[in-house]
Amino acid sequence: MRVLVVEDEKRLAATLKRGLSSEGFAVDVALDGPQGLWMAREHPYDAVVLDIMLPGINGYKICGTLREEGNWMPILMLTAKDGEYDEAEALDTGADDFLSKPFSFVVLVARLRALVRRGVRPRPSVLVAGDLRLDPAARSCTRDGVDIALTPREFSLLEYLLRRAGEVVRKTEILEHVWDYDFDGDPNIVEVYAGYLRRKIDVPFGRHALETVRGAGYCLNPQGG
Amino acid sequence: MRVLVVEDEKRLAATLKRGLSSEGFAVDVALDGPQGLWMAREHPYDAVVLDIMLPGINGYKICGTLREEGNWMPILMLTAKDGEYDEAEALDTGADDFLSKPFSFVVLVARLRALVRRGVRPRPSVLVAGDLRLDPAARSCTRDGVDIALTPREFSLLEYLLRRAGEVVRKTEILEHVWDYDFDGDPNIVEVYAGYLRRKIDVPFGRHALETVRGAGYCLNPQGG
DNA sequence: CAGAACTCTCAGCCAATTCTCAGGAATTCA
DNA sequence: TGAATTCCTGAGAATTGGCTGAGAGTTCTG
Repeated sequence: MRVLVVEDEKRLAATLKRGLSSEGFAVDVALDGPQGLWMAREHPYDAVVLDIMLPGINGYKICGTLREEGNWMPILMLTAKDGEYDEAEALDTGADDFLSKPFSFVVLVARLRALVRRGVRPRPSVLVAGDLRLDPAARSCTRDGVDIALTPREFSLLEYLLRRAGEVVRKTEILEHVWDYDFDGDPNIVEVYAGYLRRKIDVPFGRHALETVRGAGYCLNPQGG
Repeated sequence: MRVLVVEDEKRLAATLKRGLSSEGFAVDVALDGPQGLWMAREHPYDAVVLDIMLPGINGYKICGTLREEGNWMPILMLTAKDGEYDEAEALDTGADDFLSKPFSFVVLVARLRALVRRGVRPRPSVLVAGDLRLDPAARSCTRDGVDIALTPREFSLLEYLLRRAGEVVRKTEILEHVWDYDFDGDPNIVEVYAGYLRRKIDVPFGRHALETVRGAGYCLNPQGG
């Protein structure tokens, strides 16, 4: 298993290299953003451990760029717990997993093994609003880590709203994007499904992610309500 | 997420429609060039899957035409690997991505998701007067960074005044633009709504953005009052 | 094929919004 | 100063928009 570690702190990089090697991984190290991106493009790694704060290009950018280029190798991001960078954004740019610094080496190895096992299946990123997460590829949705079962229609409504989180979306737009364009039924259907969605993603959690903007449409709160 | 598939081979078109539908996309199919172009113009798709060889108008032409018209919806082209048509030209005409036939369905879905994710929403302009901001697309209004909730009527009144900031706008003009042109109620309604607006955008901030010009109309101060 | 899950329609209720109206305040002008 | 004009505003009526439960149709699943 070949792993790329992108980490600018030399001490940590060296520790990781030594530790992972002794766990049986073949480890390459990149010490800054551009070098990391170049190596990730050039070689087919089985996984990448990617720090966020890096000289040159930050981790988000590297991850987002690779994904846009159709490169879906498993990426595990290292997020510092100082607030400026966070986990939601990591997943949003297409990371497969993250770990907050400081982390336990044992946990890192376990997560890395899990990622490698899952393999390089094309896996688009996860949509996030606060603690509400939706993974279009896996067709899964969670809040506070709790699984939420959504019907197909509910799912695609929530997906659309999440992609436009923070904007007020008109009901006609929703109708056009979530239902077929030749849908000619009662537009009230949008309200009905807004209600269904709330009963699943908001009510049980005492939150209000999906806001009504009277006379205009709906707005999904990017912070999750 | 609404997707347009332009593909003349009926078997493939049907397969794509079924497959993408089950992945949660709302799928429309066009079976020839002209129909595809018409549908792409008519509806706001989140992405288009466009075959190159098509009866009527080929894929390059469709893509190029849409781009010339200022339509930048994400387009993924399907290129056949027989040499005559190629990928470079696809990207040249403004496609966002391409896929060579035959392709794996899983890859198609992944690429499509990546495209939709990137999105192509041109950032709409925001109207500003001093520290008063109004974003018609997001339908939001703030002053000093504080959110202000406006009813639909208030919103469109403020929008109209902001677009003509610094000008004296007559009440009849306001009536014509903000209310229905055939509105035949009491023209005093404009004064009523001017009052409502002031109580939301001026009074709480101790400002006077919305000025009365006695005998003439209203004027919104471009500096925010 | 039967039951379950899902999608959609519909009508009634409630609340936000829109609008009317009339009296009072401010301004203009003789 | 006083009358005419214009504007402001509070009260409340009328209208509209949004939510929901009940239930009918449709599709999936065992």
